[in-house]
Amino acid sequence: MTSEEQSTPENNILNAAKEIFQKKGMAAARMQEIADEAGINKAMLHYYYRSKELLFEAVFKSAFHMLAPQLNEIMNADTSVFEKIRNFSSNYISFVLKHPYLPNFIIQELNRNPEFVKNLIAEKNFPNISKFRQQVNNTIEAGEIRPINPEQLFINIISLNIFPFIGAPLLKGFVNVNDETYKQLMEDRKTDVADFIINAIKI
Amino acid sequence: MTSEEQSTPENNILNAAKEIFQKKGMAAARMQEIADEAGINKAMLHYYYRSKELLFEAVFKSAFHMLAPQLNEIMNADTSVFEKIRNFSSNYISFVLKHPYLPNFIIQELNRNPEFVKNLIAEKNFPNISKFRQQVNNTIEAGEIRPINPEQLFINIISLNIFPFIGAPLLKGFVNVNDETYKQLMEDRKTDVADFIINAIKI
DNA sequence: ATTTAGTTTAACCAAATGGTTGACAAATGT
DNA sequence: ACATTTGTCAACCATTTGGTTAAACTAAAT
Repeated sequence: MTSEEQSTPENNILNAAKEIFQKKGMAAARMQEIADEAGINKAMLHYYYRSKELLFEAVFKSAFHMLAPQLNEIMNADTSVFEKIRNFSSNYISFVLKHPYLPNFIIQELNRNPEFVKNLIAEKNFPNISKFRQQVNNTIEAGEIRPINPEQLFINIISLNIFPFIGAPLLKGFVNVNDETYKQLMEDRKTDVADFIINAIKI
Repeated sequence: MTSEEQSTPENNILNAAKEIFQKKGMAAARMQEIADEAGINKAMLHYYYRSKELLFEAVFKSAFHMLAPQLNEIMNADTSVFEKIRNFSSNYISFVLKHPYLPNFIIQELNRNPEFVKNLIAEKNFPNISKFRQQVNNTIEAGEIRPINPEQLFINIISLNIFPFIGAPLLKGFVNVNDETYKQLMEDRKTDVADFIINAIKI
């Protein structure tokens, strides 16, 4: 038995709200549209989640909590730097291929509302880079990888894995491929990205 | 004499609209707020740009036309692959440090409205990857860089340069640094990113 | 059967929002 | 000097939007 989510009214509403909020963003989303998506009356939204703001927060937190575990892996797993890079790239890309709107939604609303981050950081399980930093420095001292600022390496790993999804409409235009081909490029990246990064740092 | 932009009412409005649209996005931006920012009556917005939609389009195109030349450099310049990577990384990061809202704005609205890309592609000067693809393949055959899919290399270059700005709020939280320090990280990236990429591909 | 608590709906409301209008001023042309 | 066009504004309008309300329905508890 896996952790199937129940079909309570709350969940029903939350799923509909996810769909609409993630596609359109907070400002462009309409309560009526969410109600329609959920197949219920608009008043129900306010009955279960007092306001648009609170409903949005529920959606945002739920979305973020789907992504956080992926990131914790690269931060805190007990594996080598190389393994972490391979695992993260493969797992993250697989995950996002299933939830294509998620990263853009998070990034977007965080830019619109940078103080959200403060709330997130306060939560337990918020990804922390300190272990990764130490590990990278150790691996450099061991002579296994070139000297590199661990923060920059971290930013590079995240960038290479996340941006191709967020920037998909633009990149599809530049590279001049259709959706099908682009998706194949993403599949290839499950291994290509890790190879690229490891080539960049391995001595 | 450089190409200073004139202080016509149109430009005045366009600049105010840029400010508001880029910070808040199409949906959350308010015509009244743009009018206030421009120091004029709301009716003037409609006098010069018939509707919110048209004003937005003007802002979007103007924004995109600021970015396109940067990208054309990496696509079409007559320099080696290595030089292109160095020049682009340095120039692009310098540019974005001056216009921090720009990339997120473009990406965001393109995600909200993917068909925009079709219009952009139709324009002349739309960045095209074909020359870059050929050049990368030549450089591979010459034995100067490792075999790599040129599209993937292109996506990597763009990702490493753009995402750190779009994902800034999130990355600042993960890396746990203040705005000042993060900006310094971005300054460092003007050279670090190119070094990273070149290490990844150079034989 | 009646009460009670939770759930659902249609109708309604106040505020906000994009857009319009008509009057008026400032240039511009003759 | 006069007329015509162009620019500017306060007030106004229709619609949309988040949110409320009061009544009705449901199902279990008494």
